[in-house]
Amino acid sequence: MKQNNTFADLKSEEKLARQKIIIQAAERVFAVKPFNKVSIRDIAREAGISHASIYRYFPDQQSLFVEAFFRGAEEIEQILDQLINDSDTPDIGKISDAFISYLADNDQYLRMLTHFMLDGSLSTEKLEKLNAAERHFFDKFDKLFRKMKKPEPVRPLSHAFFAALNGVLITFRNYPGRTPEEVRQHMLNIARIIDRSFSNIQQT
Amino acid sequence: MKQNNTFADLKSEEKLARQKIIIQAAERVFAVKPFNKVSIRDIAREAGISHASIYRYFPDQQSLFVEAFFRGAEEIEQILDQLINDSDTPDIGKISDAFISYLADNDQYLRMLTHFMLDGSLSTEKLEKLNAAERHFFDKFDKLFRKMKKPEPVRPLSHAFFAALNGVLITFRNYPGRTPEEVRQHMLNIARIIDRSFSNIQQT
DNA sequence: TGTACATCAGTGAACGCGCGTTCACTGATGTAC
DNA sequence: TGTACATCAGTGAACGCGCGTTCACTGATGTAC
Repeated sequence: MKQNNTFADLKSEEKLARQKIIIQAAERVFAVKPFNKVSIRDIAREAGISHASIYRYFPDQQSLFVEAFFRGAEEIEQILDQLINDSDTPDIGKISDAFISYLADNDQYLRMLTHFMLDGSLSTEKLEKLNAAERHFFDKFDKLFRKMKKPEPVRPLSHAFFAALNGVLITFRNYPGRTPEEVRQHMLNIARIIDRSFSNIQQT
Repeated sequence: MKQNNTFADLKSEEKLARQKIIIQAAERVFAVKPFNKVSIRDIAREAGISHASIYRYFPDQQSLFVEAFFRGAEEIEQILDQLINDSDTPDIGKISDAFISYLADNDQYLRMLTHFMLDGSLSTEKLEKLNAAERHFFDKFDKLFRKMKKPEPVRPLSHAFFAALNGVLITFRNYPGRTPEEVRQHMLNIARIIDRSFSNIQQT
């Protein structure tokens, strides 16, 4: 596959590399600005290109935004994967800690995810892709609950666990008058209660 | 207090009544349009007045939006209050059903709440008001958990329970390819798992 | 009673802005002969 | 080797739009004398 078409391949690889640069610039902007304030012009400025150039790489704004989100989602998936595969008796506390910590520190992904979940104007195709990413999370948690010897079906448990952790992140994000460190600690404390209650469940 | 100033009183009552009409128009618009797409002009059109008139009643857009949210929050509070005060042995399942059902059917309030929770640009004063409303919810759940004879402190339980229910609502709102009725049923099923796990908690 | 004045809800028009997207163009690079 | 052509990333300017907010004005109502 690589011995012919090498020139064309190289070109499309370069194109992908440039796409990636734009996505990374977007992530940096999202980390700093509220989701609905981020504009194509902001991202272009951060990437050091003209805002018209963005349209050489993405058909429209929504596509770029969704791609930026998936970068983060993949990273979380990898972290969870490691934690869950590492041991035969994984610790639910460690998993929820990792999930909460990552999304508390990189809260642009949480804001993106929530925005997409609440936004009715997402195209069906994008929604489907988003849903597929969610299902990946559920799969990871399924694996966790199976290792914890929870009775089948474990999928509803995964739904509830994922939703509950999301809720903690969203609900306590904006606690006024607390430092980020205090907020994070509070989230972890509340997540601990959820861990424990899920640990106790024996039948669904 | 009412025997003097009656004319002035009447006037300010009328003013409040007109404010209320605008807020109700806003709620109707929010029920139908994504939060970040709702404009002052939309609300004015729905209320049957000029968009400039809105500024006779609200200093700016954010204030109107926040007021509209509080109308809904008060209604949920009343529903929960009734359910929790009704019985000495309240059923946590009924309470979470009521919470989920109301916010699944009137999901404009959920979207508003989530938007405010995620939005960094809310003024401190508004954030504080929002937080006070949240604390009201926590208080209700505290009462519930005390009646369920959970060990003190119950406040962390309330935090976790509120956050988890919120998470369920947000996470499953946009399940693609499901009817609203199926979505609602799924939310109730997942909430049931959370209820049960909280019922089992005996020490925090 | 009439008259001059104050108050204030309501409004259409305008301001100024930032946005997503498109367009016509430039210039670098590679290709064909 | 040079030359004519094709491709395509990149761009500044412009389009068209909707927005929040302000402004100057109208007209109804009440008040003072």
